[in-house]
Order: sequence, then structure tokens, then C-alpha cells
Amino acid sequence: MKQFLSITKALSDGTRVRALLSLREGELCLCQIIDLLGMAPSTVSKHMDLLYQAGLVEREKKGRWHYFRLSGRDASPVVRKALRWVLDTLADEPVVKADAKQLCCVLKKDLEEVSACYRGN
Amino acid sequence: MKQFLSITKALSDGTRVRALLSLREGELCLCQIIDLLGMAPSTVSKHMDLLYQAGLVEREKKGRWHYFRLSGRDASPVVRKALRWVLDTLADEPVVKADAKQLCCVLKKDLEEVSACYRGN
DNA sequence: ACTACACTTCGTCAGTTGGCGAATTAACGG
DNA sequence: CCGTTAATTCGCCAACTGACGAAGTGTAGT
Repeated sequence: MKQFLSITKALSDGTRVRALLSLREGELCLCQIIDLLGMAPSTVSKHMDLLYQAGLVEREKKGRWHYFRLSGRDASPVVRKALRWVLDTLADEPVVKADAKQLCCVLKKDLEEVSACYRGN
Repeated sequence: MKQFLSITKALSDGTRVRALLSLREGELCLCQIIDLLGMAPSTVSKHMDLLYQAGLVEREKKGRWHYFRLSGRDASPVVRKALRWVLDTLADEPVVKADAKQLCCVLKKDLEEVSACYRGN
């Protein structure tokens, strides 16, 4: 029940769901998600931590970048079913599509340029 | 997205999830759910309304009793998948099993006796 | 009509949540 | 070792949530 509730709570906020779905095409580092969402680093960091605590995403530290990706084969069945449900349900959602489009721009950027999110761009 | 979030929010509270799962075996009227959960009528009423707004349960008024049951065939695919996920995930959960057992006692009671929940039993 | 009962609505209150900026930690690049 | 950058932690605040009891609504039985 505890695990179940941590998943549903993680999924009960629009911003977190957007962040989660931004990982559909592959891993992203936090600063790219920050850039995509246009929110304060501390806020996004907390959101990603909640998704991580719920087991919905995996994290990997590469140097000073922290990468996130959707949980895969080694995730628990509960998580895998939840992810399938979410991805399946929201694939055609306008906000999600818009984010996917915006994500392309983010990915084209130099990492230096992306990091402008720390200087209030 | 709005519908999705109304579902995840409805599922992000333990009490609501217990109430939802108490309907696995069939419909119950509010006073029976109140008795099962041991909470104030106003509280349970609000919880059930949230589940209803999310589309997870159907309600039917029979005289002065308001019956609830899990949403069925005519529910949207999102809801049906969510329900399958929840039922599948929490079937073996201790709290849920305990509630199922307790529910038998509640069902054996006379409706008059059940309504004692309104007088602080 | 009157009472009893099932439920909802309203107001209140404590606890949680989501947002931010400032300060802190960690890692690379001179 | 020093500055810069990526991320986290902390403290704060407004908004929301879940709980309750009291009061209101509607239906059934007498």
C-alpha cells in the first residue's frame, strides 16, 4: 500500500507527470528538464526525487550531471504497469505533445546554453 | 490530463483506496462504507464524491440509500485500466484483506445496526 | 405533520504540498 | 586551489487536503 500510494502521489501532480513523460524518448539530465519545464532548479529537483522515490525513474550520476530515465525491466511489476498506463493514457495529450516538441529545441542546444536556466533565462 | 489527474489524486489517499477496494465484491451503501472505515459520515461522503468525480465508481440512489459500485463496461478506457491496475496491485495487501474480512461482519448486520455509525458507535 | 434516518454542505483547523530564492555540496577545468 | 557549474538542502509562504462536528436537505414510516 505504501509503495502504491507513493506512486499515485507522484502521479498526482501535472508538473511531475510532464517531467516523467519527457523521458519517453530516452534519458535527460536535470538541467534539461529544468529548461523544458521552465521552473526553479530546486523545484524540479524535488519533483524528480519524488518520482525516483516512487520507483518510476532511475537516476545515474555522470560527472556533475544527474541523468534520469524511465524505470525499465528491473522495476517492480506495480511500477511497470503504472508506467504503461501513464504512457498509454497521455501519449496524445496536448501538453505532452507540446513538451515533446519543445524538448527537441532543448536537445539541440549546447549544454552551456541550457545551463542558462541557472542564471534566470 | 485533467481526467488523468483527477484519477491519480483520487487514488493518492489510503482511505479512498480502501473505500474503493471495499466495492470489489459488489455495491455498498454509504453507511456501510462509513461503518467499515469507522470515520465521520461527512468525511466518507466527500471521499466517495471524489471517487465518483474521477469516474472510478458509479452511484445509484435507492430511496434514502446511496449505493456505490466500481465503474464497469461503460467507463472510459483510462478508468478501466486504472481500476484493473489498482485491483491487481492491492488484492493481497494486508489492510485490504482485513477490510474484506471486516466487511463480512458489516454485511451481516441489520441496516439499523449499521446506522449506529451516525450515533457515535 | 412529525419524527427518524441517510446523506450532503459548510466552517474550522491542523498538516501537507508546491512553489521560490538563498545557501550548501559536489565535480570539473583552469 | 579557485572559480564555475550542476544539483541538493533549507527556510519560507500561499494554497490545498483530510479530518471533524454542526447544520441543512431529502426521503420513509407513523
